[in-house]
Amino acid sequence: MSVAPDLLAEFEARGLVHQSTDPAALREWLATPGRRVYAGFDPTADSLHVGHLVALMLLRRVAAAGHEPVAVIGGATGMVGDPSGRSEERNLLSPEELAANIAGVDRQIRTILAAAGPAGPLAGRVHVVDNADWMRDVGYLTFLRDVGKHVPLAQMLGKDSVKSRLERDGGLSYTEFSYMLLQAWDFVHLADALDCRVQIGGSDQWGNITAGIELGRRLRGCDLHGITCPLLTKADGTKMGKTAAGAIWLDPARTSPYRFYQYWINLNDDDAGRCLLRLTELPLEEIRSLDEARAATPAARETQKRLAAELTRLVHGEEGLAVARQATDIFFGAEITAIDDAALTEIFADVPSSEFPRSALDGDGLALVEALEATGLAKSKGAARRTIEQGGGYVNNRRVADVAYRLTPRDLAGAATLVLRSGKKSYALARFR
RNA sequence: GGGGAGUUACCCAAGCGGUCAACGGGGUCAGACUGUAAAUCUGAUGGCUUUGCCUUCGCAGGUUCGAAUCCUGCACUCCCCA
Repeated sequence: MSVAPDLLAEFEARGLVHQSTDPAALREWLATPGRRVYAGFDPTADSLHVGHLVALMLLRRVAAAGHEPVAVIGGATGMVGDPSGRSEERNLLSPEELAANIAGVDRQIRTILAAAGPAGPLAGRVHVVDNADWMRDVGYLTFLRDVGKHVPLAQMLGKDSVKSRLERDGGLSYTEFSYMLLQAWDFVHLADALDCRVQIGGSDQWGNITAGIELGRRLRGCDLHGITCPLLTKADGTKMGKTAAGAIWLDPARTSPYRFYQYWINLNDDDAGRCLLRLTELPLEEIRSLDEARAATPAARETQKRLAAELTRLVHGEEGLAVARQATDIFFGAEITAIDDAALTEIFADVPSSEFPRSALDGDGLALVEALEATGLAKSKGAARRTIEQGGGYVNNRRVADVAYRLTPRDLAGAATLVLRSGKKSYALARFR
């Protein structure tokens, strides 16, 4: 019988282990290929965000090591709300919202897990399941007798997620308090149904994971294992994937591929190095050489570029990466010529656009000053004038120094669109119909 | 109830009869520098049909050739005494 690559060692080498149950037992169980390992995703929104990437990548690594990843979507647990890592009670989601969220999350998980890793196509070896499927029809009384009876209250009260909330003013509801029982039962169910004996998750999941392990021992006398990985934070202490403008989502409709790409490009050196290790599948030697390159020529930003490329390709595919790169060229000054409107619209997805009648370009054309004001790039025509005088006015990324400049059909970058810019990074799309 | 101080552009704040669209600081915007970071430096910062015009200095009147600046009334804010 073949022996699977040492997954645990891989995790450790990449700084992905925060806590784990007995490493020796874990290693032994994982030595046989084809083991099933699970991670859960609660459908709190219709898209996952950057914070979920660690767990998704963990599952891919599981697959790459010859095992079978199991992604559990929390259709049932999402009904209740996980108190872990939360300072306040969650609002309940309506069943409709939840259904939409599950659909969105399911699609993303499948896309990312199905994509070929170093192990090749994973079709047939990836399990995506919804815990509502086994939870929905369990009656409350049954649950209390079969599950609740085997969980000592002292154990539940001892969990950080509960303790920290009880010490706060808001406390927590019975509903959220019960959350860990549901997740614990998931683990036991998966052990029964799929012989899945390892659960992985973020460090805030340790309490929920051990609750499952404990339940498995009491109920089945079986050995379950758990691994948590450190929460990914940035050097400034903020959570990875959060920006002033909100979370970085995986859904291109929420966060354009360009902005997704830029998020990684803009990381500082240390954060980028850590992400390379934890979020990509680049071989360790390659990461080491990028570390050296970064130390030698930090300005080249090779780490950030590589990181952004890897992750954008994973989440948005080759096309998404191509668009993001094209958008990057454009946003950093490349003059815009002969590009079709569809591409422009896609590249400038995050940028405000204004409509003008096509006839505005005829004759003398439209004063640039007016266009800048109308698109909101300048608060008044005076401000627009000032911007141009100071060298901050651009049409299709070409600097316009003439305050009296008028836009005519010559200035269209696409069939009916042109790109206005004020200063370094404020863009607006002007469409003429 | 009595006495005093104040209300200026996004914020703070100077100005106390003409040279005031109004000093200075913060913020913001633009430029340079730079690693798409931070810091730094420079310029701009009421509106417009911009060598000029129009509207702003709590609100409403008044004095004056001329008011943010003087007078009257009103509103609001703060401080001290009761």
